Amino acid sequence: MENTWVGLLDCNNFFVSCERLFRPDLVGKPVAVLSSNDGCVVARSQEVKDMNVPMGVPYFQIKDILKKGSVTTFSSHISLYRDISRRVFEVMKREMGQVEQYSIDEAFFICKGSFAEVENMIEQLKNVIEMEVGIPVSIGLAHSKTQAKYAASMAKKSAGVKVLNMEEWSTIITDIPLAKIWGVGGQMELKYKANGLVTVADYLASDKQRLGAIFGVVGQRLYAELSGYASPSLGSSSSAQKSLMSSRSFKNPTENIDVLADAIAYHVRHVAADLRRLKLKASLIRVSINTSRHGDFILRGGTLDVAFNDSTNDTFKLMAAAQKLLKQLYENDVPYKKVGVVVSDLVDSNGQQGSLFVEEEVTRKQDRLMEIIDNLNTGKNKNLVKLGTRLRAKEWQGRQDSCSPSYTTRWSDVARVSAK
DNA sequence: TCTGGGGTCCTAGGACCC
DNA sequence: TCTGGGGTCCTAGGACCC
Repeated sequence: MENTWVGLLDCNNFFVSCERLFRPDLVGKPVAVLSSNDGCVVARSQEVKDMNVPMGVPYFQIKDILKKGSVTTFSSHISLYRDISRRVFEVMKREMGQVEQYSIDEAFFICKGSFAEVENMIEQLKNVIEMEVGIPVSIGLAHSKTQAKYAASMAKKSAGVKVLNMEEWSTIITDIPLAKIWGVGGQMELKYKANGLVTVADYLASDKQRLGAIFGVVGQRLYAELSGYASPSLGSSSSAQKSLMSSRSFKNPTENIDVLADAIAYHVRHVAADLRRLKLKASLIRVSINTSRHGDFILRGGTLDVAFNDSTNDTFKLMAAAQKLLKQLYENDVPYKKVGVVVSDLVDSNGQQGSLFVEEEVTRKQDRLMEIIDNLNTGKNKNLVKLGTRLRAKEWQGRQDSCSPSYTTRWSDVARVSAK
């Protein structure tokens, strides 16, 4: 077991690195990427981190600081980042075999060998990804996922790779606050502190049973992870997704139900198309309409859901259900700031058993129609068919003031390379 | 004026049943 | 008059993550 390691690969400042890929002139210069609506800072280059700009800070609060520091800012360009992400993980799979993707820019993997061997392997991996995709990465290797996360954070501060064995781990844990550990947030930190636990060493020196009694399964799992004795394994990378969501804040609040209906329609189209792309059907749809988190209407808004007898990925069915929920939720004279749609209780659309009450012929026709719509929408004319829309998009869709071109997903935006 | 979007897992407590 | 206790299932919401 000593020879089996679990690794975490983490793309450095991922969104920033994606933008720099097509703007090499920005390498070494301060760059930040903003969330949708240009609301918050969601990615920072090292130069921006060094300016003490925190993650997630509202853009308007630090606009001046960014300007003063000549920071180049981009609106989020998620389709571009997803495309680059896919390339990183393709290389990773080719090199390492099975990987468990954890987020758009991180994945776990297992590797075996002596310290020197695995160190060599991850240096290789780093080089190959940086050569082939052009995104800088950090890789940490240790004896549990939680340790590997920590190793990756050490890697980021040094050569970009870090193999953390048990010997070194046991010497550094007295200096690692629990708050720096993956999965320990502000609330848990307070709870641990209240019980006299501040560092990883404190935690590991405690009685395992007692930790379980006080902190439940979360506390027990943390012990196993920190101790490194949980045999490393990957969650099956194909493990079924549990829910799909589409939601967005509006540029300006609205009291108009037609605008809300238009936004809901947009989100339903998106989750329905996602379901079909992933070959899934949903048994539950949930609609949320929210007011601003800041202001006089915090307690208004709400969430309602409805279950289907037959799971579905049919845009019409989902749309009808969602619009009905919206009507139930809507109140006059409330300024809404955000709406969203979640589908869950997902089942495989291939193996799904039809209800006795659904005519098979009807189902087939609907599937065919959805297929035609999807083909139209993914072709040259993106989003040609917009079911349920009343074209009020401008009234709710947000600002994307400085979005980079679609270098990889739109022919017209492909970067041109010219020889001298 | 302006505060993201998309997920997972766990828990407490209510409903219901015997 | 007296008003159990234990189990399961479900849901809303909390906590955390990137």
